[in-house]
Amino acid sequence: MSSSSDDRDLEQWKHSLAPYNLGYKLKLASQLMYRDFLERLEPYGLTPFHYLVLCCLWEENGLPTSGIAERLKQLGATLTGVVDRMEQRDLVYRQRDEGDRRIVRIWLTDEGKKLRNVLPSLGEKTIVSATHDISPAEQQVVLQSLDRIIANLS
Amino acid sequence: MSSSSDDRDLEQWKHSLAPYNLGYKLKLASQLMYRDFLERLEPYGLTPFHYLVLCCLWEENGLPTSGIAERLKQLGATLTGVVDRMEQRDLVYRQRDEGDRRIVRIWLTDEGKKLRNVLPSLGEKTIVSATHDISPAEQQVVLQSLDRIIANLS
DNA sequence: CTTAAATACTTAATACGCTAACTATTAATA
DNA sequence: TATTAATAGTTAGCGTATTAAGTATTTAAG
Repeated sequence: MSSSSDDRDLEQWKHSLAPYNLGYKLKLASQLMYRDFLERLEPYGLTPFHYLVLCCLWEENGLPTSGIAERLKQLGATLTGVVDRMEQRDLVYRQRDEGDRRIVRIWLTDEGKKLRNVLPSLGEKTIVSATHDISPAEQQVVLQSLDRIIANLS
Repeated sequence: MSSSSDDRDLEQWKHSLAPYNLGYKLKLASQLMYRDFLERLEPYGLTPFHYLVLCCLWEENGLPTSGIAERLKQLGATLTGVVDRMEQRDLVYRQRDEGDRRIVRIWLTDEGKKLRNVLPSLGEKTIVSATHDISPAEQQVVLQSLDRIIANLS
């Protein structure tokens, strides 16, 4: 018995339909890693986004808000809220730049600095549980392909 | 000149630090595909999430809310809001199941049905602009790896 | 048959993420 | 130098996401 017209339509567009298409799989994989990491961060009262901002500041403390936004390719408006909550959580504090008073620089508190010894290994656990059955060669392909997707859409 | 202790630390954890680690790249790639697709959907007043729900209903009209949530691996609470807005947008309507009145079934309107001829090719454009310089073999590795990540964290 | 447990969904509160509009400050230019 | 444009950040409104609590309805157990 040959397939119906509907079946052929489905086959033709299958790679662009959820839950088979790249966009959905990317979203879901990202979401599941978010959930896993969020759970691991729970004892610290942090979110994965806090971790991203901390990574930027561990590399260069005192970045302007716009510098963090640029490194993470996030919008300034998003950073405002995240930094608000990180400030309440006593991970960072804001300070206006003396030379150019439009700029607000973000500085790590002692607690923010100390977390560098703890959080990266937690993040590592999420990565390992997600990828333990994927070969290093395949992981390389995935990371390189993600870089290309990011470059193509940036 | 040999590298400092800080440099070695950075090297050791680089793959777990943003913006180098898998979680961040996955998030960013997913986010950029979301932005691209959202822009293409703008003339229709739809969001990428609406598209995901429509894909489920094109395959099986009249699914219960929980059925959509299960297929997309989203939480029921999220679906409530999305279906609310899709109902206002006249893409779908709700109807209580007669046999089991706890269940709310979601049905496509005529407009929701017609969009099947339009939206998949739009989604395809986002995928192509994201992946045009990635070989089919590499794309296969990416899709399979994403399936593994999803399975590992589900 | 009645009570307790399970199921399906909604609501509420909080955290991203987007666009657009707004304030403050600095730079550019006539 | 007075005006205008550009830059840095915040605010507001809405659409995902997550958790936790709440309402119906159905099933299971005593």
